[in-house]
Amino acid sequence: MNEVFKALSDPTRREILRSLRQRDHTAGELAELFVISKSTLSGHFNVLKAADLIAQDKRGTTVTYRLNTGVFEEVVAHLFDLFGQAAPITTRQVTVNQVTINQVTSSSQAAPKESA
Amino acid sequence: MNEVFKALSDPTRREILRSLRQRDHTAGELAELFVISKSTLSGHFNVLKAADLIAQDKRGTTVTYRLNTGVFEEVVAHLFDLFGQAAPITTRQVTVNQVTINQVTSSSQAAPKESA
DNA sequence: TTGGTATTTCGCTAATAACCAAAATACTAG
DNA sequence: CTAGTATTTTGGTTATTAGCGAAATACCAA
Repeated sequence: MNEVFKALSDPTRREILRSLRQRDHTAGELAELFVISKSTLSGHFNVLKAADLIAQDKRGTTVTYRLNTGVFEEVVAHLFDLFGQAAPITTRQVTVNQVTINQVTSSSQAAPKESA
Repeated sequence: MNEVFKALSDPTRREILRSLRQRDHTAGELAELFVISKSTLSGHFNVLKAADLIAQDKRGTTVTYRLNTGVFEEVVAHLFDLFGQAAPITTRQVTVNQVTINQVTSSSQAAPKESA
């Protein structure tokens, strides 16, 4: 999850995700949407791939990238972990725009020193 | 919103938020939960404050920090922007664990070149 | 005013990250 | 096989950032 938040910290990478949300793009198509170099973009793709936010398909020399929406639920759940109201342990399933989010809140947390 | 994602990119800062979710803490109390120096922690507080993720109250020489849950909705909304299913413009209000989220999805997006 | 406590600021270091141009790799049509 | 295209990797630069110790600031009891 640290990789995900790290990947989301960069505005260019968020724009890449926003573009892929519309539809899959080849590396070249994405390159046309941005003013930065292709080599830099390639580096961004690697970060997003490492965070499992995107996936790639190769066909000949063409690489197509697509959004991996599956991580979305995890991110939201993690945000609940950071911001959610303290409450007794409870599980609530919520459907939002055809996406199902499993929300888990807990009143007990590990000591922060144990992480990072 | 860029400040928010940048603030969330660091694991120590996420732990700070997680601690503040339990209850407000003074700077000293937070310092006891982490192994890093107080000066570094102070720097982290500044990042979180700049992102509006936390607020502070002074009483004498003691500073108390508390979580600003108001930003949560914005972050989730922004995540929908990045990951939400493409759909016609629609507004849907969803209540999740006493938190109301206004979800806005749009089928038209600005060209990424215009941002960052 | 002094001394003590709580906290932040400052100046520095080392690591990381975004950016670039050039080189390399991968693929394919002719 | 060669030439061209699509994309990534490499090596370098510059800026940013997390961490530290020391100094400074803010506050208050004695």
